[in-house]
Amino acid sequence: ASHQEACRSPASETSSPAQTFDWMKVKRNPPKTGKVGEYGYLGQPNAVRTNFTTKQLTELEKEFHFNKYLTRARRVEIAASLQLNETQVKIWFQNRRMKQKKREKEGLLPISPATPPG
Amino acid sequence: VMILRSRFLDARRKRRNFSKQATEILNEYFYSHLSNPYPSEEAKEELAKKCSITVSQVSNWFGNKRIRYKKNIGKFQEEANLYAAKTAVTAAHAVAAAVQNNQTNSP
DNA sequence: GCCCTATGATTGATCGGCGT
DNA sequence: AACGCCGATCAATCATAGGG
Repeated sequence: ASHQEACRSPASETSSPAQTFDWMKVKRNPPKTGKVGEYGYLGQPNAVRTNFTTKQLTELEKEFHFNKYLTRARRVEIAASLQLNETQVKIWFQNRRMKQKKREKEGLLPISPATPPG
Repeated sequence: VMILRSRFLDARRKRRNFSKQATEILNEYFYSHLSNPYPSEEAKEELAKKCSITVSQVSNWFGNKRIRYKKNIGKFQEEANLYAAKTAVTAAHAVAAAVQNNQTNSP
């Protein structure tokens, strides 16, 4: 992700900002993580964000503390014990790692060089 | 709903609106790059510095802005015109300065 | 105070790219 | 060719701030 500079229009028609660019049309495919064991149908009524229960999150968090990365075998176990599919467990760990990284990164500079409103 | 709110206790949600000045800077960038409002990591760092917020906050701001903008373009039309005009004025000032530097140099 | 909209943050899941 | 990971992003939602 760097520079693109697609158009070179100095005097572009800025009079109509209502233009629809590609990024405005981007649509994500619906999650394929729909509950499969409902009506034999695959993701239509449930095709949306899964809400993890506190219990599931607690277990995942516990496991994460133990291992930042999962082995195939461990993933299968966790998924089964938490009633989630392997993909969801995999993705959760992926997101969790990113979250961890983000926190470490920010929890390293917040040392406000100056306390403006405080 | 009743699924408990673990996030409930997250004080992190104690958000503070950004300063008017910061929002001004972010919007100026957004509307002047409306064809591709995806600032690079470097640009984000620069914006973060100018706005006195973190890079993550800049990312959040653009993420929210893009989604909300495209979900209801009409609602932002006014704002878009406002910043487009502002950009035009800035450009005009630049031109004016150039002109002045080129002719008003000998009163 | 209450209601409704604006807005920053969180997060399950997707997209594209890369390495194995 | 297939799979996992990363980094960025999407999209829906949460909870609060702000205006009326």
